[in-house]
Amino acid sequence: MTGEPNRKRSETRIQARNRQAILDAALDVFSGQGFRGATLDQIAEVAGLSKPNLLYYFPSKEAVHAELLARLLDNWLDPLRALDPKGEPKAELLAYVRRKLDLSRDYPRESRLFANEILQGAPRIMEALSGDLKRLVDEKAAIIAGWQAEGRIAALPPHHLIFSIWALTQHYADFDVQVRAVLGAGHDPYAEAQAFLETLFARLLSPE
Amino acid sequence: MTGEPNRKRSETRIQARNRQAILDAALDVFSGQGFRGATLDQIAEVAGLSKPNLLYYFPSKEAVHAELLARLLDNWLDPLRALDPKGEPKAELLAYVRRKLDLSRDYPRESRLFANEILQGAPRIMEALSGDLKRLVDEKAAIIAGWQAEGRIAALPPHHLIFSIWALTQHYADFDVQVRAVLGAGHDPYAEAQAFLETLFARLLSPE
DNA sequence: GTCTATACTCTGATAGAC
DNA sequence: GTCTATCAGAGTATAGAC
Repeated sequence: MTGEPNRKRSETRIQARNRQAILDAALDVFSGQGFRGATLDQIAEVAGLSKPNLLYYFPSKEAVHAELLARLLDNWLDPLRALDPKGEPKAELLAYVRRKLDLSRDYPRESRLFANEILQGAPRIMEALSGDLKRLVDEKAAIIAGWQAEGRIAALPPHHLIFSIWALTQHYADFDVQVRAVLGAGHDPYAEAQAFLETLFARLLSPE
Repeated sequence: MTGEPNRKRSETRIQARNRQAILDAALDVFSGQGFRGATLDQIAEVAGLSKPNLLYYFPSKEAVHAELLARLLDNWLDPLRALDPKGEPKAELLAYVRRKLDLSRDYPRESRLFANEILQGAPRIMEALSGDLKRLVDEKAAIIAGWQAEGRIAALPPHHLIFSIWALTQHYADFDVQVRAVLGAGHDPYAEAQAFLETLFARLLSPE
């Protein structure tokens, strides 16, 4: 049993490095081609390994994909978790928008991997959506509703307000090629988006 | 040459019906699985034909997909084209939002087909994006900028304003499973979205 | 731990009978 | 025009040498 690479203990530095290289390469390929569109050959080549060697570290293509999704879900909701009920409502929500847009800018591959999964009906993460995700959103929506009841921000359906933040920020990662094609050269989509979205939500949330 | 099914002339009713059944089935499968994820077997089964028979009507899998994309692009921009420079600015833009959301509700498969294509880098439609689409958006953005210069709607970067309409309306088609998972039962996402987006853009566009 | 060789399955496409 | 049979290639995964 010694030398089994999937053991969490006793992982050499090389093994950890290779596993990371595989996951990084797989993120590249899966996010660009979808699960079925990606091949182990492509992933192995990007990772700089042979295909059998890749399969020494992960038992199957599915396993690589599952590992990526698990890590993604683990981090993806942090910005929403950080929404603080004790903070100033508008500032809290604007900070959330900003953190979410930063994620799109800094981790566009993760965003596209997630989008691919949802587009295809979320077969592998449906449970997480209607479980952890729904619970978290319901909780934060209640906080927003509380702020609205106090008249501190505009009254808008909290769930859809959260959807709008997701849609607007993720659009810049998921539809990046379209955004750039339409804007043409000489633009910095994320910088412009940041200014635009800040204005948008500032206007939207101001109580009458 | 007689009987060649791809000829536009001399297409029997059965041929037209089969071609349509194939395209409809292909839309189902491509939009749900992506290009690589879809198989001709699946498409043929949904269409109620054998695989070789499908390939009698279309020369290849690629050809079916290309035909779908061509039809899609042809119709997808109609709502934006309808934006009338002579109309009342806010009403025109709200009508655009509504038409676009109607498209998401009535043609979600088309929306997901398009999203799949963009997500994967738009290899087959990049030309259309930076050509026809960019031209149309630039033209309409100029109209919006004109309205803003006259102080009739709020001053916001027109291109990003258009992106925000796309992002918000398409989200309800492309991320449908997530929206429903988070909302839970007893909701009508599109009806709620329509009210929400109308409020959102009404507030956003009002001149100070 | 990593490689070469290969087994086996799936899938796009074709041939040819009817 | 439609079907059965089949080919050729790609792709996942395994065996086994080193």
